[in-house]
Amino acid sequence: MARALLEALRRRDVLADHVRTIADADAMARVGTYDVLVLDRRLPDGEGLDLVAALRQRKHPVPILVLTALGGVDHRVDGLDSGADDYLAKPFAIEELLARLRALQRRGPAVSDRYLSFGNLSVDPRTNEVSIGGALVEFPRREYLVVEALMRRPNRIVTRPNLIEAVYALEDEIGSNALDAHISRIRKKLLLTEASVEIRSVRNIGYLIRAKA
Amino acid sequence: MARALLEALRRRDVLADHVRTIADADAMARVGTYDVLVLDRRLPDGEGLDLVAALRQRKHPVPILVLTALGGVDHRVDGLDSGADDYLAKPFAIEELLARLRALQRRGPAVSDRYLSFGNLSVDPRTNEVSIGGALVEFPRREYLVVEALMRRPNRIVTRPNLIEAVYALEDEIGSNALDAHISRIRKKLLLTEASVEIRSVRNIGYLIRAKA
DNA sequence: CTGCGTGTAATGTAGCCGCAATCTTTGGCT
DNA sequence: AGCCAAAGATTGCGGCTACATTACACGCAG
Repeated sequence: MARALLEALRRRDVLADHVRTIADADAMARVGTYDVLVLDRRLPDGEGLDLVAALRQRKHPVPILVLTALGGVDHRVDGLDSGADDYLAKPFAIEELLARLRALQRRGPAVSDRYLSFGNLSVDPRTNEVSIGGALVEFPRREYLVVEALMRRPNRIVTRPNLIEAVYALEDEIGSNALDAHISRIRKKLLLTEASVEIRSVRNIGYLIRAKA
Repeated sequence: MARALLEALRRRDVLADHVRTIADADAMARVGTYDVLVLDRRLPDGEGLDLVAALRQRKHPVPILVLTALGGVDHRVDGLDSGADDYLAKPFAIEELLARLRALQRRGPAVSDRYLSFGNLSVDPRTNEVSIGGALVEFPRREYLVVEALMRRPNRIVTRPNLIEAVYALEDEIGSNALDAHISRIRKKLLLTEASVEIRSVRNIGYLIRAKA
């Protein structure tokens, strides 16, 4: 069954990983960044819904589709109420599963390296390149990381701690206005290139990128 | 059918509105803040999926569950791919519908982050932005917190202690009329921007926001 | 050695916000 | 009805501080 599914997904250029146990799935969910999780209820080491509950308790945001042979209405209700986002009873048409996966992915958090575009500014996380009005603009590493972090949530505040984490990852870099300095340099570039966006500060909170006034 | 559904929802303390046409639903979605939209495919003035497509094109974020008598797999695929988040074929168990609605609502933004709207004033807790009559109005941090706290319970009294807690969180700020001063400044802005709401004081208790007399 | 990236520190600046003084409103009391 | 005290409204002032900007130094790479 898993093999058939994987094959069907592969044929449609969907990237998928497969593990057999709850423990493995848990581990994968911890490290990997997946758009959707497909879960069977009957698994070698337990009940799939327990994993759903565990993930949700940890506030794990990944959309989950539960797949099962237990088709009764009450089973479906239990499944959904445990924190799953969709529930499909076997047997099912592969096309329906794929459509439901698409629906879930559409809603899920942005894929981590999708092209980011806002105003006349765009960012390619794969190549770390920034274009403004179609023209490539050089952004050194740290400045780039700030821009990318802001572009992941245009029009929304990105907190100072978030930005620092995005730029300095693990390295504990504290006690200076380095971030402010980067912001200032980025702003200068945005001005020179006549970008249609600006970085606004939100006192005591952080920054956000938005369309220029 | 709609009547039965409404009745079932009401019995479970779910607040629901019902309209019969696509046009009405569209209008409701524009102004109202709903957690989920339940949509039939066959409607007096057209095909429900067209509304889904229209809403999605406008980037309307509301989760949509499509309900229909057309139960074939390909119909379901079409429904999901048009931008709906779930698809349920009639006949269905009311319990399953309710569970799916819960799942959809769960996935939406947390209640605390939802867009707050009342009169021609709206507040976005994610960005800490306030718009009046569609226009962005600047509210500094403390004033913003007051507005947000009031907007969370429109037409209802928010006590002075509650407001102070909302604005000053942990910091122990006592002994002045700072809160009154903020209220005053907010009122001035509401006047200047011709807001349709006003802040009324309730002697010895607190304040409330309500439609202007 | 030279140039760029980046952290640091110094300096400048804006605007929030608390304070207090003054004025207005409210509600209770006789 | 009229008065008073207390609550609330309003306003200008000023200090504080987060943020902006700039210059500079260090380090690494070519």
